[in-house]
Amino acid sequence: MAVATGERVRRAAVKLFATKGFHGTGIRDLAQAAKLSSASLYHYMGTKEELLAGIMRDCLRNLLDEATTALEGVSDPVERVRRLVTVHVTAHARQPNETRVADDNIEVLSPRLRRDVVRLRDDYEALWSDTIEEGLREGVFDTAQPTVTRIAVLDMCTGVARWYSSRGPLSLRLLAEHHVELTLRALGVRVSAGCGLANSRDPQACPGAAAEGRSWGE
Amino acid sequence: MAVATGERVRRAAVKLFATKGFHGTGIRDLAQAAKLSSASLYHYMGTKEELLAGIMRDCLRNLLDEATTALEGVSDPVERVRRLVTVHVTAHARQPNETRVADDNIEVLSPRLRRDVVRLRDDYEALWSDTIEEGLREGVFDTAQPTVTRIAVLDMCTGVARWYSSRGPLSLRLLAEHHVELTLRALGVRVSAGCGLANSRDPQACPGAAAEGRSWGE
DNA sequence: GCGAACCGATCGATCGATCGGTAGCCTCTT
DNA sequence: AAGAGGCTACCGATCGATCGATCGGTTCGC
Repeated sequence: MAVATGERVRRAAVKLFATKGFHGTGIRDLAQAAKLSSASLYHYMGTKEELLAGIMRDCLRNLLDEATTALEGVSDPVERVRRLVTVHVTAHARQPNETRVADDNIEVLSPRLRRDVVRLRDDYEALWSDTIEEGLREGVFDTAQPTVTRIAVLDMCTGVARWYSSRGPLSLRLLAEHHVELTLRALGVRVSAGCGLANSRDPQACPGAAAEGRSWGE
Repeated sequence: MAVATGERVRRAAVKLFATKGFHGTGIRDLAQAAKLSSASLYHYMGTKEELLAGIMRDCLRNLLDEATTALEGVSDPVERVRRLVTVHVTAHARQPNETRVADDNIEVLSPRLRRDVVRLRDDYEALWSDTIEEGLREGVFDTAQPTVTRIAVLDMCTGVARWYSSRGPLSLRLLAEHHVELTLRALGVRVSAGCGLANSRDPQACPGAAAEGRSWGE
C-alpha cells in the first residue's frame, strides 16, 4: 500500500480541520476523505477530539524541536531571532494546514487534552521570550513593550500559514528573510545598510505572494 | 426594556461565535444566551448564517467608515499609517469579539453572503495598500516586499483582538501607539529619536497586556 | 381585528459514537 | 498438514442526541 491507513486519516483530518474547522468537519466527511467507513475511523483515531489533539501536539512538538535544534550553541540574540523566525515562517509556509490547526483550535480542546498542547506552546514561546529579554539586556534590542512586540511578531509570522502559496512569485527563502527583517526592525535592531539582510529598495512591481487577492475568501 | 430583543440576539451571537465558533454554536445556545426560545430567534435573525453575515458586514463597515473618516484630508503617508493603525488596533481592542468574528469566518459564508463581506474587506485593505504605495513613491517608506509587509502588519494589528485586555496594565492609548511604532518600523520609516512616538527604553518590568499567559488557552 | 412578539412541539437531517459482525493473516498445537 | 485461536483491518446498521428550521398557535398593545 502506498500510504498507511492511519496516515491517510491523519492527513485527511489536517486538511479538513484546516479548511472547514473542527466543528465544521463531520466524521463522515473525514471517513470519505480518508476512503474509509466512519466506523473504521475509530480503529485509528480515538475520538474526533483526540485526533485533533494528536495533530496539534505533533505539530507543536515538531516546531519546538526544530527551534531548539536551530538555537543550539547560538547565543547572539540577533542570530537567535533570525533562526527562530526562519524556523517559524518556514514551518508555517510549508505546512500551513498543520500549523493552522495547531494555532486555531486550542480553545476547542477539553481541559484534559488542552494541557499538553498549552505546555508545548508555552515552552516554544519561552524560547522567544528568553531571546528577546537577553537581547534587551545586552542592549541590541530596543522596544518599549517587549511582550507586545513578541506577540505581534509571532502573530505576523504565524499569519504566513493563512496566505502564503509556494506557487506564488515569492520564494520560501525570500519570505523567511523578509520576516527576519520585519522582526529585527520591530525589535529595534539597527541593520547596518548593505550588509547581511540589508533591504535595498526593490522597485519591481509588488512581488506579493499568492497574487494580490490573498488566499482566503477568494 | 433595557436592551431591545434583536440587539440581545446580536450580542449573544457575537459573544458565542467569537468564543465557540460559528459551527460550535447551536441555535439553542444562542436562544439561551439571548433569553429567548429557539423558535423566537427566527423572528429576529434570518438563518443562522445570515445572522453571522450581518455581524461581519456591520463590523467591517464600521471599520471602513472609521478609517475613511480618520484619513479625510490627510495626505502624508506616515500620518495616514498612524491613523490607520490607531483605528484598526483600537477597534480590535475595544470590540474583540466583533472583529474576531469578522476576521475568522469569511470561509464559512456561502458565496452569496460572502461577496459583500469580501468587498468590504478589500475596500478596507485598499486604504492600506494605497497608503503604503504612496509612501514608497514618496520615498518615506522602505520595504522590499510591500505586499508581504502590509499583510504582516495587518495580521499583527488584528491579533490584538485575540489577547488584549483592557483590564491589563497596558492602556489602549499605549497599545495603539506601540503598534504605530511597530508598523512604521516595519515600513522602514526612520523615526527621529526623542520626537513624536519615540521609543525610549522603558525598563519597567514587561508591562505586557493581560498578564503573561495570553488570553487564549488558559 | 391586525400585526408584532413570542413559544411548545416537532420536523427531517445529521451529529459523534458503538454495535456485532466478516475476511484475511499469523502463530501455535497436535 | 490440519485445524484452532487470536489479531488486525475493516464495515453495515444503528444508537441516542442534537442539529437548523418550521409549524400552528397565544398574548397583547394599538
